[in-house]
Amino acid sequence: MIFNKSTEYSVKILIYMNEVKGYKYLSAGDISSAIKIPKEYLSKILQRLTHRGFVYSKRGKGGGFKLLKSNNEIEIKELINLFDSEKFYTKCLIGLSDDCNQCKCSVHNHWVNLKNVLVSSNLENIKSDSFFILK
Amino acid sequence: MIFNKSTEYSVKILIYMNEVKGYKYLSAGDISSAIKIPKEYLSKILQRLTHRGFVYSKRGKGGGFKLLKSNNEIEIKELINLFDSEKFYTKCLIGLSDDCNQCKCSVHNHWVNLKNVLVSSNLENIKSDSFFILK
DNA sequence: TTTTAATCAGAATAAAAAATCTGATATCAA
DNA sequence: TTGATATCAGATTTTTTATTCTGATTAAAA
Repeated sequence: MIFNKSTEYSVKILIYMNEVKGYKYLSAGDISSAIKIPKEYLSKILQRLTHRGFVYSKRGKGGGFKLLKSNNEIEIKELINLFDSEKFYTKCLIGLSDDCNQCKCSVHNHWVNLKNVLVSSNLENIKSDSFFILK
Repeated sequence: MIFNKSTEYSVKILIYMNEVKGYKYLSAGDISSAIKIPKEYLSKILQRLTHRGFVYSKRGKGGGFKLLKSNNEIEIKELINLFDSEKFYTKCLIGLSDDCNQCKCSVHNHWVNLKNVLVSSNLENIKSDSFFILK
């Protein structure tokens, strides 16, 4: 809705990985079939999460991915920066302007509030009922 | 941001048409050059706005489009229904779920509030400072 | 009656986003 | 050392969204 697919998927992936306890490594295939995201696409996202330091990857048989940070150490803002556009922070919700700060319409304040919440949230704040979410 | 281009453009078009006083008919070209939307695309949108009864169209030389309703008679909801997807009303903001109503995350309440404001707004509520917006 | 300027409808194209494929490399275990 | 199973990197393809084109019709004015 408000993010592109990559950002959206990254949230799901990280919440899922945080949820599954006691694993050594989860392969892209494991995660893919659990949360229904195309395996190849998911692999790409995991690669970037690896480079960014959120997960560790191990190649070869028995390999896969391992979370390096817990939900409360991963901010939504970081995922937006990684996968989405910088415009996210300035663009008007409705799309009337490229610089929303000067908008004064009735939805503006609501949008600013929501954005502030979102930007200062970590995954722990977001997940709430993740078993439902990930179905 | 939250709407597709067609919905976004339709808001701009209607606000602009409401703003320009004392015209008989505005052609697609007039509007296009005023608010910087590709003429052909804009024409398509005007056609649908015509079918929907928001504007009247007149063919031939000297023709163009004429607003039939004022800003406060046009609800954002109607434009969403006309140009955007039904999913708008149920989809989770972050995209975690197709049915946001069961989400309980920290942004949920903010999102529901914003959506309520948006859905019950008309163009008069939105426009505020439209000369800025339309630049 | 011919020229000009407009909408209309649908087709075609282009651009952007999402998804998939391919070949290489790494690792473990038989 | 070979086979199976992973990631990795980049290229390619598909799908969706946005834009443009084309030919037809309409209407006013020269």
